Amino acid sequence: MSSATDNPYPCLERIFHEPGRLTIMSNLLGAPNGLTFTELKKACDLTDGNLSRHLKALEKAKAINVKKTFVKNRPQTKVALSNRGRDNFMAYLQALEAVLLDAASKAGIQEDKTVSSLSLFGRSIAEA
Amino acid sequence: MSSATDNPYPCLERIFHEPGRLTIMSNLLGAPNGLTFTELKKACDLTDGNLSRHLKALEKAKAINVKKTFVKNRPQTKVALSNRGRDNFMAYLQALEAVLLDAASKAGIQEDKTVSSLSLFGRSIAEA
DNA sequence: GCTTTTAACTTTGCACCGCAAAGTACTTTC
DNA sequence: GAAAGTACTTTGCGGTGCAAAGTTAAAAGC
Repeated sequence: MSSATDNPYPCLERIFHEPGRLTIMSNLLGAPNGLTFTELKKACDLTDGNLSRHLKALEKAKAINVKKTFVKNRPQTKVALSNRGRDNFMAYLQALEAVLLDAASKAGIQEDKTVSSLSLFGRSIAEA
Repeated sequence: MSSATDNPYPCLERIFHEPGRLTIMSNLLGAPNGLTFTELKKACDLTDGNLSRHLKALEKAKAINVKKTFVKNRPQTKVALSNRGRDNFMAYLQALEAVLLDAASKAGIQEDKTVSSLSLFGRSIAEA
């Protein structure tokens, strides 16, 4: 069997592997009905320009759907995950998890065989 | 109390937030005595040029120590984590974990209250 | 002993990209 | 009707990841 667990590093898709875009995708993951530009801006703590550019990139990658309408005579951009975006992002998160577990094991942090608890990180740093 | 857990996204230090560099740091984490250029190249599956550039970046950031010697009349570059590099990288990993847990919760993946198990990801994706 | 190959890196070139600052097109308020 | 606010988009630029080419020297082949 082969999965993201053997050498997961190359699986970190560039389109998501970016702090700003990670935040955007995570927030969209929690908003099945999508979010407006302004909501996203606040939730992600990004500047207008930054958010705009990231949305363009994500839209080009077909990770999100963007709908522009007018509400009360004002433009409103509504953003939501595409199915493909959701799937790819979940795969990315899986790779991230693998990377983290790999680093943890290399750092000598032993994980319980039955439950892989990543919260071990917090402790080991405080003590080591 | 405030930690990497509230808005961990900006805590993803750029110097580490790069697949190639992540691999390098993880491998060095598991090698207390350091690794040679060639060992790293194989372990990380990077090209010569790539590895060279990443090492330069990491050295400039004082995350690693690089020692150049000659062994059997051939140049040998030995790379090891600096104390600072280790500490910073562990902090980065902590932020990564927080990001992952945030995304997991937004994705509707509930974690056990007593043990935060990230291996939930693997299952939820397979089923959802 | 001269050429070719291999080893161990480094340098170069370029295209992309994140970010801040400036710009646009309205609407609302004063 | 001027100024301020809202909701974005565009521009400029410094930085960077990557591939390809370059470098230096030892080893191998002939």
